[in-house]
Amino acid sequence: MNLRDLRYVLAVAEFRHFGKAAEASFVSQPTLSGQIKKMEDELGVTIFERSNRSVEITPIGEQLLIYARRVIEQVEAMENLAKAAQDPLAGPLRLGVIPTLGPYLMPLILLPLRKDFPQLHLVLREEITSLLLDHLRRHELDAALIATPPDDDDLQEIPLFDEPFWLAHPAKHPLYNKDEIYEEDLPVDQLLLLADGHCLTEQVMGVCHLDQSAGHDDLRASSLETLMQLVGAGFGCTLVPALALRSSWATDTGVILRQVNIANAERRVRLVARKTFPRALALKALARLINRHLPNTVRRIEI
Amino acid sequence: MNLRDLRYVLAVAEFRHFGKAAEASFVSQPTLSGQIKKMEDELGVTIFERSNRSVEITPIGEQLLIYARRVIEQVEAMENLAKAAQDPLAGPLRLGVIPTLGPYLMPLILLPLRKDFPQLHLVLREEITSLLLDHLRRHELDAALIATPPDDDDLQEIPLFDEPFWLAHPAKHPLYNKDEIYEEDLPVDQLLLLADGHCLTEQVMGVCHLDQSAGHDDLRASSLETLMQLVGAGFGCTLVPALALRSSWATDTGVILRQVNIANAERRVRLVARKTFPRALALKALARLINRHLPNTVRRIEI
DNA sequence: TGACTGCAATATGGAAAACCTATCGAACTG
DNA sequence: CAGTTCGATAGGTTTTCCATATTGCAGTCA
Repeated sequence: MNLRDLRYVLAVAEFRHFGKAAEASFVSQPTLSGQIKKMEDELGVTIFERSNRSVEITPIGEQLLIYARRVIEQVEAMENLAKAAQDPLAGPLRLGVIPTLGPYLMPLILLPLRKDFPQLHLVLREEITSLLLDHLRRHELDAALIATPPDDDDLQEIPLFDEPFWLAHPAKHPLYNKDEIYEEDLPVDQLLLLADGHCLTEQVMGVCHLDQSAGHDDLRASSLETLMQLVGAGFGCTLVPALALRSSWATDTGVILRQVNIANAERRVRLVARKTFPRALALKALARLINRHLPNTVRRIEI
Repeated sequence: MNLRDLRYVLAVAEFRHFGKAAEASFVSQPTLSGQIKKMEDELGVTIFERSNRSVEITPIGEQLLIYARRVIEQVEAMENLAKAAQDPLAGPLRLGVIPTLGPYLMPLILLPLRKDFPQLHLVLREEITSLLLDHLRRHELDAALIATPPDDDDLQEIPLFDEPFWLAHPAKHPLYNKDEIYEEDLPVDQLLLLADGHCLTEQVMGVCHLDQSAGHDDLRASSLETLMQLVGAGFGCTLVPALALRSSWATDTGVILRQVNIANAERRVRLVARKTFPRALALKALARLINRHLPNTVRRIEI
């Protein structure tokens, strides 16, 4: 059996006339006659009782028509659904973000996204890089915003921007008197860090030439917010990604935020997804939109 | 789109493996791959996200699969329905019968019919010949038992038997003393008839060489039963089809029933149907069954 | 590191199907 | 009785579908 045949049968049932049904189906009458006959032979029943001047539907034909109509109905619904989903921008996009980026980047783009691509619905998830990559590989996420190279042949990346690290130190700190901060000025022994697993932790340690194994596990914050509270309370210094900077930190907690004169004191943020992910256009649109709404504290990478 | 393609999609969804899905669908892997790809192109969406070592269903694919499953389900139900209806003996057969035959023939065959063809369900309708033929032509009946040639190129007939007419006269009647009844003995002027429209009326008039127009509309019965009551009450005589004979008439109403020695004092009963009626086997089965269960008062026509 | 394996995609040629035009045969129409 | 209508049939062409062979990629094992 064949969907085409079902449509032919419905046409004949509608017109009760092979010629008109053929015309409405955009085929010749012999073609339609042949297909109807073929289908009747396959099913082993007569659907239409036809003579030279009349076409009548048999009782069993009437019953079969009910099914045929349902089938065609379902198929059309299916095609409509596909058509509605053709736009890669339409539908939910499951996006993961690292915790040191999400709370600061997403507020910048959610409103513009709703304005420019109202049909693209982000489903957000905040987790550390390794978990995000796992979810990507398991098709539990469609894309992720991370700050390290994905390092997986199955994944692709769209570089978005380079985000400099700023130095955060307590108001009463010797560095307060320095105009410019260079690499050797970094107070490595007073460095406060996030918990392990956050890419920021490794990156800050890298900038400070600290070894992974070299302790520094006495005081670990679980979020940037906590970390800043610690700095404000005078427990030490840290490096903060530019997007996380907020003037309220200075006023509320007395933290001083400073640009630094250190090459590579930055991280590259990228959008990653499986190479096989079919909605490449959605990724591109998202990447461009993020790029357009970045503040000048970061350096955009043109797409 | 194509039902075959839908089955391919379902197979891939089940196995998450093109090779295995192809094997289960009894086609080669390239064939299946090609059809899936063709369908994805047609629908404009990706159903499977596939790499060298994994096949995953996209969210939109998952939605489409729901429809695909429903469609295949419906099609299979349709095929099952057709298969169940393949037997021409199965299902209702709408049968019309003339009133001078139905009440006497049907009791003879209904039980044997249920025994031999339990799946063949007769839907009976009793009407005069002209109405039965109209219903046949309008596909409101499938077949009819009548006693005149259908005289319609669209109809076919299966002759069943010749049914002699018997003479019915009141007990106290001059003919009582005659051993044999010949044509010239018929009491034409005392003849009682059924209403117009009954084929029996014309046939009896024919046997008696009475003109259609020649009156005889003073006393008309609406059924054979009434007619016999009239005969029993001494209003006149009539000719009765052999199957209608019942011993109770003699005992209850005092009617005398006599064979007659008249050529053509009989009617041919046949099963008629549209030439295009597809369940020819059902007709043949019914005809043979009727034939097998006739009493010896009629002359069977071997089929 | 190099042969081997597993998997989907691609290339190419052959078979089946669907389709077309032309025509037939039957029956109705003027 | 010619003309028309309608479904069925005949014969040939095109499209679609399918199979075998091959490619390309990524693991796996020796």
